[in-house]
Amino acid sequence: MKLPKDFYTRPDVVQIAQELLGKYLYTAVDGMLTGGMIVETEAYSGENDRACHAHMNRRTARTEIMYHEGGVAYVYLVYGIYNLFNIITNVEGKADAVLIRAIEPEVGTEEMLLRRNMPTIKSNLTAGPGVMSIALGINRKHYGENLTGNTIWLEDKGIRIPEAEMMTVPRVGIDYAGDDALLPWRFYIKGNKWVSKK
DNA sequence: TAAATGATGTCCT
DNA sequence: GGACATCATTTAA
Repeated sequence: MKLPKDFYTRPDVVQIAQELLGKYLYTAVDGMLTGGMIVETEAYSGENDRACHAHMNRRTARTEIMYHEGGVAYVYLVYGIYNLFNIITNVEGKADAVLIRAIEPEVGTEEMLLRRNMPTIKSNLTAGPGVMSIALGINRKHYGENLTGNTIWLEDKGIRIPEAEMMTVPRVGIDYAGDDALLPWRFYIKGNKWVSKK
């Protein structure tokens, strides 16, 4: 079942980030279906989070979409090289987002290997926000894409991650955010080989 | 095996 | 000019 729009418009971005574990992310780019189960996420909140690009109503052409109503994609270029895929949540005017950091490949693995220029499947095929976007064919053309449409979407297959397998730790790569770097807003499935390794 | 490094668009000071 | 929600490759130990 495709996740409905009202899944994304709820106010608690941290809770949504947790619930996204075990959901499935699919893309249909260039006529190729690729996707798999989400195994790692991070929450970013416009309010009270210095790690968020839109902290304190910082509004630029790049972050504009974060103020949109939940249920659209925020694709952003880091280090001039990698496209990171985020899901916008909450209502219009609230700049909350969930970064999808890793998935477990399910369909379209041949196409993912081609895009990654890899000969065989290894655990780093989709482990990490930069390489995952490459494997799924996500780029800045998908900035603002509606996640209830037919290009990028999420599905609920009824999988529930047991409490004991859901790990909660501080986010990575945001040391510049001061005390906010310590917020336990990174979530992943314990023991899953497709989680990006530290 | 660990640490340094290069690539480089967008935003900030 | 410097920093950044990264990753692959090279260099050092």
